[in-house]
Formats: sequence, C-alpha cells, structure tokens
Amino acid sequence: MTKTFNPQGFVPGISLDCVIFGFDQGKMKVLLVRMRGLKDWSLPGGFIKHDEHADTAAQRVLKERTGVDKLFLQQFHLFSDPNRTSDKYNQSFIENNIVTPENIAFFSQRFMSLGYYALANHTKVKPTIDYLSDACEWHFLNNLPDLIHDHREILDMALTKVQQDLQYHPIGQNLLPPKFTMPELQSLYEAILDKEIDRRNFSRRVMSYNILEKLDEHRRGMAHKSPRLYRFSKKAYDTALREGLSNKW
Amino acid sequence: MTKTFNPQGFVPGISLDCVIFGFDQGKMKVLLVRMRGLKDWSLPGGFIKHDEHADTAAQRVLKERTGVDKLFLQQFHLFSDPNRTSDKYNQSFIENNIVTPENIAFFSQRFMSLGYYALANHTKVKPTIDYLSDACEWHFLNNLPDLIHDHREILDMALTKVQQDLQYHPIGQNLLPPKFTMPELQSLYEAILDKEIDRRNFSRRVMSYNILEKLDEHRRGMAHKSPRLYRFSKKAYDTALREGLSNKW
DNA sequence: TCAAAAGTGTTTCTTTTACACCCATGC
DNA sequence: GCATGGGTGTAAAAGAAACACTTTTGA
Repeated sequence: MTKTFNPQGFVPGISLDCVIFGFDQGKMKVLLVRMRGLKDWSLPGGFIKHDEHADTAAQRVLKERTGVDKLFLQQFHLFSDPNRTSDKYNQSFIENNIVTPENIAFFSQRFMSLGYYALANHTKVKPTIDYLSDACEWHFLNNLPDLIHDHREILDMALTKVQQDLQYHPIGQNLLPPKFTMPELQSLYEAILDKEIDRRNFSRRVMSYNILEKLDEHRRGMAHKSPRLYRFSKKAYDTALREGLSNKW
Repeated sequence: MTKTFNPQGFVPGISLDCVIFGFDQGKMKVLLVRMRGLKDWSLPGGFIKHDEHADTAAQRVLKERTGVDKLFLQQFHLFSDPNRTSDKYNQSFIENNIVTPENIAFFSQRFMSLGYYALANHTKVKPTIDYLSDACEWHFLNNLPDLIHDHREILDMALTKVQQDLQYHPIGQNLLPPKFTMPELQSLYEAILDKEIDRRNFSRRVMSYNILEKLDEHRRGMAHKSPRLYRFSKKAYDTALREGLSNKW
C-alpha cells in the first residue's frame, strides 16, 4: 500500500518551491521531480510545519531531495497569483494515491508559494524521490521539460536572482568541488551569466576579492598545460557572503 | 458601537506589512499606525482576501491608509519566524473591541508577514486611521517610536532594499512633486542613502540617465539663485524602472 | 614537435572622483 | 553689494576592457 499525503501538521495555503541549481559539464542544471501519474515536472517543494521557520522548511525539503544539508539557500519571492495553481492535476492525484479523496481539499485550496533558490554541488547530490513522486532528476537549463503550474516562471525568476546576486556575492562554494581550477571557476560564472568572460580579466578580478587560496597543486591527467588548483578561503568567503563584494560583473 | 475586526474573507496565517516611505524637509519618514489601546506603533498592514493577489492586497491597504492608489510598491521579504508575533497584545485587543473573544483565535495563530515597501509623495498622502487604530502618522527615520512584534526589523530591511534598488532603478516619481529642482532630487538621494553626494557629479550622473526633462522654469521666491525645475520624462522613467539603470551610486 | 589550453602583463578606454570658478537672487 | 546657494567644466585617478605572447602538457 502506497503512502498518501497527510496535510496534518502543515500550514495550509502556503507551499515552498526550491530551484536547486547544479553545475555540470560547463552548464547549469536544475533538479526537478515528477509526481506519480503526471507527465509535467515540478520544482521540488513542500510545506511548512506549524512552528517551523520557512527557511528551515526549505532546508528540510532540500535535504530530503538531495541528501545534502548545508546548501546556500535564499528566499527570493512569494508567488501569490490567486490563479497560479490549477486543479487539473487533482484527478490524477487521487487516481495515483497521492492524496485521498478526503484530503484533496488541501490541494484544491488557493496556494501561495514561497520561492527559494539553492546552489548545490551536483556530485554530492543524490536525487531522491519521495512517496509522491516517481522521478527526481537533473535537467539542463537549455533543455527543460514542461513544468506544472507557474513553476517555469518561478525557475526563471530564480535564475535572474542568482545572476543579480552574483554581482555582489561570492559564489562557487556550493557548486564546485573543494579544489578547483581557475578555468573551472570561470566556466561556472559563464554558465550562470550566460556570457563569455575574458580569461585574463576574470582571474585578475576574482583574485582581487581575496577569497581564493592558490594551492601548490595542479590538476593532472588532462591534455595540455596542467592548471593550478585553488580553494576558497573559508573565512574570507563567509565575510564576503555577508558583506558583499565591491566589484561587479 | 465600534466596529470589530472580522476575519471572514481573509486568508488566515499570512498578513501584509507595508513600509511607506515619504520625503519631507530633506529627511525620510515612514507612515505608522497605532492600534487602539496600544502604546507601541505598527506598520500599516492588512490581510489578503481569498482570490486576491498579494500585490493587490498591498495596494488596497495603501489606498486605505493614504488615499493614494498609484504608488510604487515592491514586495521584498516574507517574514516567517514562528515566534515573530506575540500574543501579549491580545488582551488589549479584546478590551479595546478590536476583535471579539470569539475571533481572537485568528490573531493568536501563527502569522507570517509579507513585507512591502512603498514610496509616496507625502503631500498627497492623507494619513487615515481605520476602525482598529487611533493614530496614523508620519515618523522620521531618525526618531522612531517602539514598534510591535518584529516591525522594526521589517522596517530596517525595507530601507536596506530601497537603498539597494536605488542603485539600479530610478526613484523620485513617487516621492517628489511633478516639478522639482536638482538640489531637491539630490537631497532625496542623500536622505535615502544617508550620505552626501557631490553636487556636480550628481547632476551629471542623473542627467546621463536621460530620464529628466529640463524645464524653462525656475523655482522663485527663495533667497539665492533660483534653481531650475525638472520633471521626469514618463516614458523614459518607466523604461528605466523596468530595465534598470546601468550605473550605480 | 605540435596543438591546445593555461598563465601573465600592458595599453587603452571608460567611468568615477575631486575640485574651483562664475552666476543669480533676496535681503 | 554681499552672502548664499545654484550652475557648470576640467583634470586626475581608478576601474574595466581589449589584447599578445610565453609556458606547459599529452599525444
């Protein structure tokens, strides 16, 4: 017998949607789930428990979907259009035992959704389905499937916010392995901003932030000159996260 | 018989708080209300009707408190700390007939609050109390009274957001009279940013945005050289609002 | 030894800041 | 006529963008 959703214990009328970005093969991707019986995909989401901070709820949802619990997580917008959700999926929810007919009212009510974005190291993430979904997978930004409700709009705004926040905050800690090369970091920035950056100007700029430690190691094994490895200096990185960077891209 | 609050028709568990900024005598001020029977002040707030967009609700609240309905209005954060409100005011609410004992549960429940900030021309605003409050007044930022709940935190974040948004968006349309002088505009920027700006650099910069029309009129009557009047060119201003400005302060 | 990526330095241009002089007005 | 704030231009400094050559590596 499949477990069904029990609305007990959750704040009604408000949901969370998380746009979880990863960086892989030089491109940005997002983690999407597909609920049982649907062909459209969804952003990983959830609800807020009574007496739970929304940030904590988002952290919980992320942990459940990715197994990772220390992600950079940022609330960015409350989506409140009264017609943002549709009940066209409800029949499918009942047929697929996602929710019992007695509890379908919870889904039929008007929902606002609080949007969060997160940045995750995709190698650490283990996409995990829950009892409501039959798929949880990465999708590259340039090849997204259809999404339910207004999830596409939420995703697009998340990307815009990441691009803006990037102007003033360091990024990468959560998207890259602990040690990385300058070209890898640059490739991340180019993927997020969706534009090319001059190699020489990039490294000069990023070094001027004083958030990188130059290591005496090189990445070997690839063809061509072996690039030097760097890592973020934790203290400086955290300070910059809090206080912002002066320069911009 | 005083009218009491009826929670019927409103989405439970979520409220709105509006930080309405005005500009007067070269200083920033905010509109605050005081509920009957309380000594602490509040941000003007309200609730969202079923089937109402949160933005529309905020617009409605603003109109009720100020009489003005075309303000620049911006959602900036959902405050969701489960302990952000306190029920220490509830006894007073009942004693002052703000809410009946049967309806006090609506106020006792956990509330999240969606923060909006608005920019208003204070000469157009007619601060208006409602049946729950006995005062609605402007307070200068440098001399704020105690506020209930986490309203001080909301106010502070609103100010920070305005300062940030100012970097990329034109401002003034809603804070100044239709015609204004360059020193007046500069004084507004200085009040918001809380720092001095060089007169010559300011006017060069602001003119480079191409959102101002130089008028062949001067403000007369004051001592000293009569300053020239400007007005915003509506089309360019709106475009800049949407698309942002390239420069920053 | 060669193709391709990595590393670094210099020049140019643009933007920002700093600063000084003249002008107009009401008293 | 003078004190005070308003208007404008220019030079110096800082920051961003453009650009070219050398080094290293595996194949």
